[in-house]
Amino acid sequence: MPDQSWLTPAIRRAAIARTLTTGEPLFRLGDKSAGLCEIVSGRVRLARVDRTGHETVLHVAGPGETIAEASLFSPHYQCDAIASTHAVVRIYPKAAILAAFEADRKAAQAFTAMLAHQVMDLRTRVERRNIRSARERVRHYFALNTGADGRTVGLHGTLKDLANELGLTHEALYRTLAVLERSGEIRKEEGHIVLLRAPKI
Amino acid sequence: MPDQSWLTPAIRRAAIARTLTTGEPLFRLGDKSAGLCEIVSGRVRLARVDRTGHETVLHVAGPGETIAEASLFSPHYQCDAIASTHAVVRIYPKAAILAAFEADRKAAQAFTAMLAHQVMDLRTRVERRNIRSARERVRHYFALNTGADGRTVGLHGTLKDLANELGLTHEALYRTLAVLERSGEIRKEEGHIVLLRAPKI
DNA sequence: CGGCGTTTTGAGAGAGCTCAACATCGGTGG
DNA sequence: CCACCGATGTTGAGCTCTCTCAAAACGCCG
Repeated sequence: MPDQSWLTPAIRRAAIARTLTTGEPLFRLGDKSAGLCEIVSGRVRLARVDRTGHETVLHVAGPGETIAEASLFSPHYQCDAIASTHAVVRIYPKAAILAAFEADRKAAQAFTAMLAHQVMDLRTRVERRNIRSARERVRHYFALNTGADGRTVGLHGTLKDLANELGLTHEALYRTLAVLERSGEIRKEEGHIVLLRAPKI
Repeated sequence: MPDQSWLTPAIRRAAIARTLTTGEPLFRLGDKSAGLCEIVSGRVRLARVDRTGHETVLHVAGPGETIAEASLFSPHYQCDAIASTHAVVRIYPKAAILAAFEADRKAAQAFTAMLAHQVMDLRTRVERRNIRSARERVRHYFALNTGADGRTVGLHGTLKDLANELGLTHEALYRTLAVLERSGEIRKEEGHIVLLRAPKI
């Protein structure tokens, strides 16, 4: 889904595939930054370890996500990246990316635009998490994820995935959807949900 | 706090100050994008209105934040921006920014780097919100916001602001801090908090 | 058919929210 | 100088909603 027009053929050609076993580090805090990384499969967590040895997770990245974008402009990685599952990643070397951006203004601009969109998307997620009520949180998601008709919400992945995205347990999500469906606000269909009418607040 | 080295003198000179009264729109979905915007004081909310007339808030921006970064690369704004309070903003015209980035590669790179850092910061906030327990959420924040000594957490703004940032009510935060202090894990001092020892899980 | 993951419903407990009261502090104006 | 006001900080008590744990139905695939 994210715009990948910044990923020029030259960068793609320079990509390095790497396989990680569970627990294997991709890079460590302070390592010389090799470039940014796209998760192909599995999960990779970004974390920091404080002086007491406790690990604090910054983010868990899944398939399709890119991590360590900031390392393009920094000589070292700013946190640890460790495979949480068996994982396959593609590393796009810093030199290749910076050279491509130097040569192709449009690509560099597309990269910046992609980051700007991600910022907006993430701000929206944070805003959604500010909503306490499960029902309102689900409505917030639906309202912002309708297709062109403004009434259909596509479901990519399972409902468990959606529950995770919304910060709810899957049980809570099932119950909420059941309530909304019983009240006639939505209808569940194969692979998508149809918004039937405005909520009665 | 955010790196503003992308804000070159030329861009600064081109800035347009604007004052908004509560409820006044800064821009609307579909408007021709004038440029990006920095909030000087007050609050501006970004929102979309669906066909039923219901407004869905994407983000509430406060002093120091910039909004509409994505509009630099799009001919139109992608949502509404409306003052939630009396507000003062600075608009940096798109043309001035793009010209500055064209002339000064370093500035363009600094802008991209700033966005990359914001992405990481926002991902971390989302990750924090995945933690249900108030105590663990507070610990997560502390662990990632210590100063150079690794034991001091500066408090910018009020505790209510912090509670909001953490997605807790201020009462819940007060209680949690009180518990942590009683257990000897932290000490509250003027304008900052000192981490005394590792949590006993 | 059997096993695994998703979906679904039930019952109970606990954590945080809500409402309420009060203390504290800084500013403002009479 | 003091009374007043608003915002922050603090603690209490009760309640609601979601989480947790459990169990079962369902669908898919080998």
